[in-house]
Amino acid sequence: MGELRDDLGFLLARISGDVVRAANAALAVESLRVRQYSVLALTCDFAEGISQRRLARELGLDPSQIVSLVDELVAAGLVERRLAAADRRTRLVTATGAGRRKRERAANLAAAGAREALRSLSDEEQATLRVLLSKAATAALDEAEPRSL
Amino acid sequence: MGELRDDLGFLLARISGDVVRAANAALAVESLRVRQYSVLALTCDFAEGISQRRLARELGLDPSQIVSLVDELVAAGLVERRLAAADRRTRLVTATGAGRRKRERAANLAAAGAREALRSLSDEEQATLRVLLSKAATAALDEAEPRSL
DNA sequence: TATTGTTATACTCTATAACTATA
DNA sequence: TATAGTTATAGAGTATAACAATA
Repeated sequence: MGELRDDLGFLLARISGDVVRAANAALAVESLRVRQYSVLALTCDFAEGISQRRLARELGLDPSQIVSLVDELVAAGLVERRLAAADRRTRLVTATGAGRRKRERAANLAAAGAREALRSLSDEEQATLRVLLSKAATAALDEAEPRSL
Repeated sequence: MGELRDDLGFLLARISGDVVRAANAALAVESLRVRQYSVLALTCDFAEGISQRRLARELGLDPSQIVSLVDELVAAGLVERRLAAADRRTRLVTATGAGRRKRERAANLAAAGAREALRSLSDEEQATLRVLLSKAATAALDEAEPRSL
C-alpha cells in the first residue's frame, strides 16, 4: 500500500485547494470568487446565451446552485437572464458588455494566481497537466448527456 | 483569451470535485469521508506519531480543522492522541491496529473511486498526472516551513 | 409525464480570531 | 514572547427534496 502522498485523489484535492485559494485571493480586487468567475466566463463563451441547466452540467454543479450565482451576477450587471423563444421553460443567460470586460480582467488575474500556485511546475509541465485534465473533463461531459443546449 | 475549458485552475477544481465525489461514495461503506480518510492515512504513514500541526501542514488545512477530525477518529477507535514526551504542548497522533486495518480497506475503496472517475485517462496518463501533482505538492510543502515534526 | 428553474434545508468545508497551556 | 492545540463563529460549498411553470 502506497503513502497518502502518492494517492491521486488526495493530490488532486490538495493542489486544487491551493490553486482555488490563490485564485480567490487574486480575484478579490474584482470582487469575484472563482465560482462566480467560472459562471461568468462560461456565459461569455456562449455568445447566443446558455441555459442554466447547461451551466450546471459544464461546471459539475447542481442546477439549484446556479440560481443564486446567476442572481449575483445579474445584480452586478454582468449577465442577463432572458426567456428562450423556443422553450419558455429555459432562461438563456448572456453576458453584458460590462460582464465581458470584467471577464477579461478576471481571467488574467485567475490565471496569474494559478500559475503562481503551480510555479514549481515548468510551463511545459503545466501544459501537460492542462491536456490531461481537459481530456478527463471532456469525457465526463460527454458521458452525462451528450447533447442539449 | 482562451475558453474556460482551457483554464487550468478551473480544470483542477472541476476534476477534483468529481474525484472527491466518487471517493466519498466509495468510502461510505467504511463510514468515512475523504477528509477523515486523509487524516487516518497520513497518521498511518508516521509510525512514531505525527503532530496535529504537521497533519494540518501536509493536508493543506488550518490546525483548527484538525481538532474535530482527530476527535472523530479517536471516537471511532482508529487513532489515539498522546502527549509528546519532549514537548508537552504537542499531541502525537498514532493509528491503532483497527485504524491501520481500516486504512487498508479505505485506501482500496478510495483508489477505486478515483480510478473510476478518471477512467477516460489511461493508466499511463494517470501516472503522469500523479507525478506532476506530486511534484507540485512536494514543492508546496517544502516552501511552507522546510522542517519540524 | 418529463423538464427547467426555483426554494428550502441540512450538512460539510473554509477562514479568522481569540483563548489555554506549555515552552 | 512564541508555539501547539482548542473553541467559536461566520461564510462558502455540497447534497437532496419538493414545488411551479412549461413542454
